[in-house]
Amino acid sequence: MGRAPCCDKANVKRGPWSPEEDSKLKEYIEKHGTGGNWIALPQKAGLRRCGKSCRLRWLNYLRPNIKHGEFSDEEDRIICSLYANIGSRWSIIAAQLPGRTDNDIKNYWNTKLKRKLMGLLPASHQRIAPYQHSSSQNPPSPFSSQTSIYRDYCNNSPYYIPAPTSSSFPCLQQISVPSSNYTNTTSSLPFYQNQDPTVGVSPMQYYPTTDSSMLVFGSETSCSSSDGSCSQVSLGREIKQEEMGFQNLMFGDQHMQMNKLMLSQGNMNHDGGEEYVKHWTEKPNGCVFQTQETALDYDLEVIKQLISSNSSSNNSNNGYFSIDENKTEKGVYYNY
DNA sequence: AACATTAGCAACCGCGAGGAA
DNA sequence: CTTCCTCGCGGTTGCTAATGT
Repeated sequence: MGRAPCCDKANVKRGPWSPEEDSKLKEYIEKHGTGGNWIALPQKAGLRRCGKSCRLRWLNYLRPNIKHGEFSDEEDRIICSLYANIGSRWSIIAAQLPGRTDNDIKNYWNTKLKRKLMGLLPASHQRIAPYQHSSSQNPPSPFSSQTSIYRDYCNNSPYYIPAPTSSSFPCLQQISVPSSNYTNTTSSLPFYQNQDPTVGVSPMQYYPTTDSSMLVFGSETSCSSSDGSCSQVSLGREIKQEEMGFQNLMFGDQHMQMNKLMLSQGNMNHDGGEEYVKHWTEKPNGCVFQTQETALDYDLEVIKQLISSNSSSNNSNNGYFSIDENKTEKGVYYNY
């Protein structure tokens, strides 16, 4: 027995939306909102459409601030970086690109960017194969004293942020957050916020979790996911994007995180951080920036392997990391 | 000019998660 | 506790336009 259809397929219109339907839907939502019920919406709006179809049309096309057209180099870079880090989590990637929807990004990736990366990038942009390690070996910890080089999150996209540890991030200041906003957190754990007004990215906030090895980070950016919810990966049940406006990513163990974060930084090996340290320079404020301005933020080899592994196995587990979605915490934990 | 192929993108589908009843 | 309903996500499909032969 198959799944029950979400609507009566015989009585709903399918296919491309007409301008009349668009304006009906837009008008209705602008006037009444979605009412939290997409299924009932088409009938109320006088549309012979499936609720899911209405939702998709609104989120991908009609809702305000949708950006269409060419992707910028910066957007390419962000997409590639995130794809190398988290795979085809389009909604998460979309959350970092205001105005873009996950569908848009997915299409762009599948039709253009992937091809561009696989075939057109000059050799100078291709990096050495990424660091890999077996489970029996500990990866070099970027948090250790010998590798005190960090990506300058201040000048780069938020997804490259390592967990703030002690004095590593002077531009992070501890902030107070009403504990009632969060579940599963303890009041003794600090919250951090980027206080550097010169940074280009949205203010970042860090949230502790009950597990001290976990770090949650998010940015207060406009909502860009196709679902408009910005809550694809959220910390706790009480964090509703409508209230918080955050997108959150929860990474697991710091070693893994920094290894992934440092993917693009040269030849990472098991014996230390020498290789991947060389392109990074510490700024006076304690932050670190990449010295090769032309360098991309992703490792082409990583992406190529992702692409090929995805096409063969249809599985985003690429050998560098696996995603363990721990449902009890309602967060996504990225683990080695 | 006609047909075939490819690219781009909007829309659909089915599944899993979560909340309400 | 179970069932049902809805939402959101990622993968896939299918239509149209552009390009190639």
